Amino acid sequence: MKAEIERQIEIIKRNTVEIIEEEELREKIKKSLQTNTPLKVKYGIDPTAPDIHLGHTVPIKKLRDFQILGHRILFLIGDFTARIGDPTGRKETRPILSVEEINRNLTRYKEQVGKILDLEKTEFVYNSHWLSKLSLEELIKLTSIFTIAQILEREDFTMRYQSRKPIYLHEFLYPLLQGYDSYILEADIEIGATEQKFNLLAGRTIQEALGQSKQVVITMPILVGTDGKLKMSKSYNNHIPIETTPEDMFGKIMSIPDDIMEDYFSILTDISPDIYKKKIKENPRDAKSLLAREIVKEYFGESKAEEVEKEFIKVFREKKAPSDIPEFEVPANLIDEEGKVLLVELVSSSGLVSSKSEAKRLITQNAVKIEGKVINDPYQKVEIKEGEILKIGKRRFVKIKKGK
RNA sequence: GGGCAGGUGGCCGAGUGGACAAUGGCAGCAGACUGUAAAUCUGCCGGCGUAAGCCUACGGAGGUUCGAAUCCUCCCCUGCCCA
Repeated sequence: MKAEIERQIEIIKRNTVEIIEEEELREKIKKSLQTNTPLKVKYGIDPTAPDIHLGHTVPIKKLRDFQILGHRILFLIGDFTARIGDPTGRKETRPILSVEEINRNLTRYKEQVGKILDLEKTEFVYNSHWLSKLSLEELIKLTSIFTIAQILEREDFTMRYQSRKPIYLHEFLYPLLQGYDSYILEADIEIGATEQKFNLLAGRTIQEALGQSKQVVITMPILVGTDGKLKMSKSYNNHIPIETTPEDMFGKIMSIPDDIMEDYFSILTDISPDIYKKKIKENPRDAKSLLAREIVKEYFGESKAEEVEKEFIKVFREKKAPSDIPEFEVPANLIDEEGKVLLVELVSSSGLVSSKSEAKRLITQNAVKIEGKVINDPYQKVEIKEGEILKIGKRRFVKIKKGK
């Protein structure tokens, strides 16, 4: 049994930042084996953002480890919080969601989580079930477990307090509610990103105060976004969603700065440090390509990953047109009697640019090519020929078709 | 309730009567280069207009002025201090 405990510990520890406390975890696993009762592993999400990106996959993949080890995954949906409007984070006014919106988001969310977890074995629980029934009396009891000074210890509170940014009173309640969730679920373990540490620890404090065994807290690293600086987040527009085309995923990974490659390898792949470090040293470009292929493989399969890589090389290294280009029907009213159309009109109607000004800008910046030939006069009339390729910038292509 | 400081483009942050579609930084886009959609350098970066120009935009609503992001009035929001 000792060996089994250590085997589990080893799997669990992989890629984590911190385990509080490892000894407690060992105890819990031991007890679980003795009583043949799986551990309850809690992970909470906020159903306001339905798009999972690679950053989110880090803790979710850890859940998968637990799932494979035979433990119970309790996927906690913070629907109560979403209905009230959780202000945590820099966007002060987070929209308050209706029940319908939350449900819609959840359906999308589950589809995506299903790419990583076995949904059959994943339990989804909603904190509105118990939080909406929480009485004021109980809530006040909860608040009495903490002092203001303790709450202000949380990093983002400290920072906002120091920089004189607003902190709303109800924000103080979120860590408490999250901890209360753990108490209700009798969670053995809670997983979250490192930035969640305070809230995760609040769960321990509350469980203990209410006479329950403390959950083990496991923190996971935060993935840097494609800008290489800030954490990956949709609101920073530096994210790589998992629900996208394999081409896009591959390309986005290729666009990360070289110096965060190691992070990506270690956090997102199973390749050993010896190997990726060597590869990066030898040839960063090929190392990045390997990274991209590995990650794409996980969501789209090996053959697709290889195909996409070949395509990428073709388009960006050899600068050839991709094999699959969407068609664009040139509206007939733009075409004159001679079968010609003004270039600005062509570009702006293609749907690849957001305005006519932008179209003009791109044209004068030598970014527009027809059949590989640069045309930089926005008002040049070009002949419409079926099947010709209009290229804008490096990665926007469209095949011209005559509309009627 | 009172006093003080603020609210500017996707974000940060200058500007305090005309030269302001608004300095600068970040993000974004393009070009060059390359080892890739890395790095670096250069350019662009509200919309409409082939131009003159027009429209929209500096928390909101009015006002003063030939002219307002800038001055005045009221309102809304935030921080700090006092109660």
